[in-house]
Amino acid sequence: MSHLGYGCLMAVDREHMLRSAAALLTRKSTATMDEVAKGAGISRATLHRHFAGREALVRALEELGIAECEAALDAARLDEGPASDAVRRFLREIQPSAGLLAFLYGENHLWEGEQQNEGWIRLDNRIGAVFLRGQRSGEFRIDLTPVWLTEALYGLIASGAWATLDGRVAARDFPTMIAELLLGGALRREEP
Amino acid sequence: MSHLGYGCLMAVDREHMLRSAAALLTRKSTATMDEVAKGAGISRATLHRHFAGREALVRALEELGIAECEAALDAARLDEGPASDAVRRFLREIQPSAGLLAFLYGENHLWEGEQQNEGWIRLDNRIGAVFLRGQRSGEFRIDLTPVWLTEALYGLIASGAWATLDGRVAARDFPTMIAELLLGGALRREEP
DNA sequence: CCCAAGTGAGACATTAATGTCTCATCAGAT
DNA sequence: ATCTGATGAGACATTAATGTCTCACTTGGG
Repeated sequence: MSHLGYGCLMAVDREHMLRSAAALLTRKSTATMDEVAKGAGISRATLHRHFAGREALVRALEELGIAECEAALDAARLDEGPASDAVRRFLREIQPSAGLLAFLYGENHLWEGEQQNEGWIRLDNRIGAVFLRGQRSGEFRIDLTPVWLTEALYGLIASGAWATLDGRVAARDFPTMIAELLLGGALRREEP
Repeated sequence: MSHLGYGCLMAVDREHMLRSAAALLTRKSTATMDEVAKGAGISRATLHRHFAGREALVRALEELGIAECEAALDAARLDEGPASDAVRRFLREIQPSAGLLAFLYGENHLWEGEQQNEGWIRLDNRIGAVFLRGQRSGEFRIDLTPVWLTEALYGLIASGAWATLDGRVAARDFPTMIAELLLGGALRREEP
C-alpha cells in the first residue's frame, strides 16, 4: 500500500475522468460509456471500475455540478454589495461549469424521481435569496418571482453554454451577455 | 376505398398521435415507443405503422414544432407595431407549443448532424429579424446581438415550459413572465 | 529482483428497446 | 350480409449498450 489513498499506481484520477466525461457529454449527451472512456483516454473497463455504470457516472457528474455551483456561489460573495453585482460575480464564476450544468439541465430523469438530489434545493434557495434580497432593497422589480428568476437564470446559463459551444456567440461575452439580459432586458434604457 | 385519404377506417389519426407523443415526451424525454403508444391509447404495432421508428417519430415532432412555431410567428404579425409588442404576441401564441419546443430543444442530436432541419434556420432568421428591427428603431439596446436574443428566447421558453409543468410557476403567467424578463430584465425601472 | 496493484484488451452474457411478423378481431362501406 | 382494411395482441429476431469476467502487461514500491 502506498501512502496515497488509491494504492500504489495512480495512472488515472477520478477528477480527470469526470472533467473529460463532462466535456464530452456536454457536446453529445447520448455518448456511450465506450465513447466516454475513449474521450478520457482510458479503457471502458477502467471507467467501469470507477463508476458502476452510466447512472453512477451521471450521479457523480451531478455531485460535481452541484459542488462547482456551490463553490461559484461562495466565490461570488452573494451577500455583499448590490444584488445585481452579486449576480454578475456569480456568472463570471460559473462560466467554466456552464457546460456541465447545461448537460445536467437536460437530464430530465434527474428531476423526475422522488429522490431528487437535495443539493439542487440548496442551490435554488441560495440563488433565490439573492433575487429576494434585491427585491427587498428595491433594486429588482417585484412582479417577477424569485423562483422564476432562478429558473430563468439556469435556462440562460444553459442557452449561453450551448450558444458558445456552437460558436454562435463569443465565449468571452458569456457572463456579460447573460447578466445584461437577465438584469437589464432587451429594451433600451431611457437616456438620463 | 373510402373517399377519405386513409382508407375505410379512421380510428387513429396522425395528429392525435403526435400531440400525445409530444405531451408525454415533454414530461419524459426518454419514454419508450411502447410508453408513447400506451399514452396515445394505441398499440405499439399501430404506432410503428405510422412512424417507422423512434427516429421518424422525433423527426415528425420536429416538423410539427417548426410548423407550430411558424404559425405562431404568422399569427403574431411580427412586422406590425413596436417590436416589443410583436415579441409579446409571439409568446402568447407559442405557449401551447412550448412543451414540444422544450422537448426538441433538449434533443441534442437534432443539432449535431449536418442534416439539420432548415426550418430552424428560417425560424431563427424570422425571430432574429424582430430583434434587429427593434434595434434599428431604437427600441432595443444594441449591445446584445440578435443571435443571442434569439437563443435566449428559446431558452426562456424551455425554462418556462418546464417550470409550469412542475407547477413552480403558474401557467397563466407564462407569456408575461418571459416577456417581462426578456424585454425589461430583473432590474427595477427608474420612477419617471 | 520480485511483488502488488491498476490497467487495457477482449470475450461473453445480459438486458432493454426496437424492428418485424402473424393472426384474430372489429367497424364501416357497399 | 359480406367484404375491406385497419387495429391490437403477441411472438420472435435483431440490435446496441451495458455488466461481468479473464488475462497479459506495465509500473512503482519494497
